[in-house]
Amino acid sequence: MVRSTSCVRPARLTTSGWGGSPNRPGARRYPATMHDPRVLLDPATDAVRRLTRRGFALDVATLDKLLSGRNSAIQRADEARAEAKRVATSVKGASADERPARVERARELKAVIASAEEEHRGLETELRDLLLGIPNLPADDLPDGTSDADAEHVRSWGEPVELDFAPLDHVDLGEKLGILDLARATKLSGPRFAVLRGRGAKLERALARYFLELHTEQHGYTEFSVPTLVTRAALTGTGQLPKFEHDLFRTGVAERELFLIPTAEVPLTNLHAQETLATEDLPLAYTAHTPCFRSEAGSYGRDTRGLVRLHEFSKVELVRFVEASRSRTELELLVGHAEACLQGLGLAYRVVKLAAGDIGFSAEFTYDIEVWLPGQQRYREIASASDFGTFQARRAGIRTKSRDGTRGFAATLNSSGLPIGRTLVALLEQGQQADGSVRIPEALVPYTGFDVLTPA
RNA sequence: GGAAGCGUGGCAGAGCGGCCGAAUGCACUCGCCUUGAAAGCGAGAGACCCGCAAGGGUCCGGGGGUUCAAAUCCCUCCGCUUCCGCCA
Repeated sequence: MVRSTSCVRPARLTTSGWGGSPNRPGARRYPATMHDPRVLLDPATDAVRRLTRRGFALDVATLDKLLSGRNSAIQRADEARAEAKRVATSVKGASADERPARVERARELKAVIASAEEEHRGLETELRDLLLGIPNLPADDLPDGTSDADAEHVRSWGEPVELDFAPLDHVDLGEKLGILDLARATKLSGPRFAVLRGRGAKLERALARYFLELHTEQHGYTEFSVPTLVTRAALTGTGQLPKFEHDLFRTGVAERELFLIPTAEVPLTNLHAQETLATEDLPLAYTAHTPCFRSEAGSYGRDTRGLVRLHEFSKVELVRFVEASRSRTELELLVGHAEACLQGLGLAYRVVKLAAGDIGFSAEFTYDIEVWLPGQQRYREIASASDFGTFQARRAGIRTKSRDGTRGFAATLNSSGLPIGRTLVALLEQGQQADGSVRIPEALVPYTGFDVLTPA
């Protein structure tokens, strides 16, 4: 039962993925589009400079060589095939004398086609591999820099809570309240996992419900329940693969390979992979609450305490499919939807524009939302809202067609809306009272059924 | 996991190895007709790749094979349906 709740009819899906051998030239297939190499090579794009801002050195010479080599191979194959076609149709009407010569010519052409196709296949694969590893071009209006310290302040909301007592961090709070059990989580699964207990577990459920209701009722999102195990093709579409396999948990049963999703962005965005969306149906706004799994390789020693950086956490995600020309306008909407979550809970936060060298592989522009944590006396990232332009749509084959027949690629955007664990951290720390209890925001009470957490 | 069947354009559904990118119906677009609509009549309309263009090429689930020539024959994989088994 796959009847979609979306207004778009699913396109026919091919059964092969990225993983297989390269397809025959011209055959319907997962596209080798990712970046458009012609756009990258166009001096007007200024790709080299823009990619340098994020520390990526674009090899223009190789790209150019592969592209022109591939194109001329395609042309040679096409020409030979065109002649072969003519010769083949002429065989039937040919006289007994002419016939052997024609058949012979057809045989020759067959070999020409085969060699041109083989060359095409090889170059196509090389080109694809090169293109798949090139990140998106950062927008010019992002600040320079490569770390979160280089981010540019955009706006703040709410007052950082000034407590007239020594604030505890969420771990001490959670344990004193009897809602958080990290030691037992370690017993079950090792480091970077968490167990929530009693009102803590209920709080997690309440937050997820609160966010989902907010987005579906107030912001126009359609809720989905999606798989949390996905294919290599799906992850290639959104850009986690092939470069960042070490960040993912991989599973395998017999020959079948599946990955645990690092975010619901992956299944939600790939819902429309290999489909053509009618522009009049855009924007599409999707949300889902899923667990997320991250290996956190390379973050040894960072945020080892508490709920901030776990191998498994739960998150509500927002994804939008929009017309390419509107992506930045839509990003403003999207970041507002994420902010509404925090505003509704009365949690102080600020919005920053990430530096060009600090945004994700697939992004061209990213806002981070940072929430105030009294326990750490600083703002910490709670959500990222990114505009991917057509980067993901090209990789995943998400096309658009307007009423007048114009075709193109969609733009995709996504934001957390929000991660449950980090929200809980902020809730505990900003809501703590001198007596060790924690106030629950009014908006959440209908979902929790209680308005305060008290030490056990 | 075992057995049988099926996979053709937005949908339904034809298709003798060459005249098949593919009949027909529905849906769609544009005209005509109409106060408006329906009906009727006429015309049009797939996707992708190479090319400035003219044009050329590819696509009948994927891949491979036979042949001068494959939607059509063969192999294989995938998916779907039904029956049985196993389970939530």
